[in-house]
Amino acid sequence: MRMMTIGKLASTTGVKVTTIRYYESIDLLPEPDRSESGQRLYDQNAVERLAFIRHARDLGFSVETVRELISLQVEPDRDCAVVDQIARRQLGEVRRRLTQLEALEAELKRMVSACEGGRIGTCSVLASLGDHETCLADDHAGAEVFASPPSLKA
Amino acid sequence: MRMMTIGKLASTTGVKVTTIRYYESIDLLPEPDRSESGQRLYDQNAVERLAFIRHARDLGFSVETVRELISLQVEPDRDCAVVDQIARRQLGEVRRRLTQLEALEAELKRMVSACEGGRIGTCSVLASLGDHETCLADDHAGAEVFASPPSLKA
DNA sequence: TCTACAGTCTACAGCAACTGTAGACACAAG
DNA sequence: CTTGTGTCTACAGTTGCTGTAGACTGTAGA
Repeated sequence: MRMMTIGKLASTTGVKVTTIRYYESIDLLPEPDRSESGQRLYDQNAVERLAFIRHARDLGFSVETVRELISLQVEPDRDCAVVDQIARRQLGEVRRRLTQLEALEAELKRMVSACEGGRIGTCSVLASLGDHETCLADDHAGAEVFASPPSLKA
Repeated sequence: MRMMTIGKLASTTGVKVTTIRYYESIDLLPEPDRSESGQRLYDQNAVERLAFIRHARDLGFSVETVRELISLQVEPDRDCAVVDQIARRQLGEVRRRLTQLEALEAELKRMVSACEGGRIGTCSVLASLGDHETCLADDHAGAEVFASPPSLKA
């Protein structure tokens, strides 16, 4: 097996060079070998590990959860249930977000279709944003749909 | 109208005290009056403005977009189309995220249902995470579903 | 061989949108 | 008068990266 530079690893996996170095800095990737001049050199193992990480991140698993999944891989004799549980939790999280986003979509759709192109003074979009009757009624359910990463550390 | 402290404003609007001070620090909320001892005092205007901000944030509008919407409110004679356009862009963004989350849900569902409770060494969840054939094929479409806030600055 | 130019290195600052901390002062109830 | 909660400022920390500066390395064409 021949070694590749960080740039080659980046183009192979679709993970940016800076992100690869970041993953190394937080110990998600092990320190690779270096060439004589000090450049990082990666083998096929690194490609697979990085693909695993990227795939898990794409699925919304937090970095801490990915770390956990990796550590589990090292003990292949342990019970699979813990992995299944992590995946189920993630699925629950995704469904929760889906529900919230669907509610947002409905409200935005309503807002947009209500706009009839008048002056801002009478704009129904701004009016519905300012309508804190509907807003204060719920208990902040819509928050964090975009902003925060999934927190599935436990 | 009587004035309320920051704690009262927080409980009224469901926005945390620290977040209210943060909004003031980034000029999303104006500096309020102060009591003799220096405590912030808010009136009904502040309640409405904060409700507007929270509602817009809940709908996924970025802080910069909220700032823009507020500045538009000050000029009620301008054309409503710009507000409509912001709302439509946000709707598009929400729909894009919905599509991605639905794909994630499908994959996680598939992973979870494939798990049959064996040992980690043969766990299908970890196997499908490590499967970079399916992972490297697409062009990273699934990323940023959770992580990043909507960027609708323009 | 010289010269571009792209790639890589480290170290650190910055991003969004908050949240948490420390240490001091304010205020209301018992 | 004490106790406990609320508020103040200022600043560091959070997540998951991204961008920058300034130096070095590797490679391809003239």
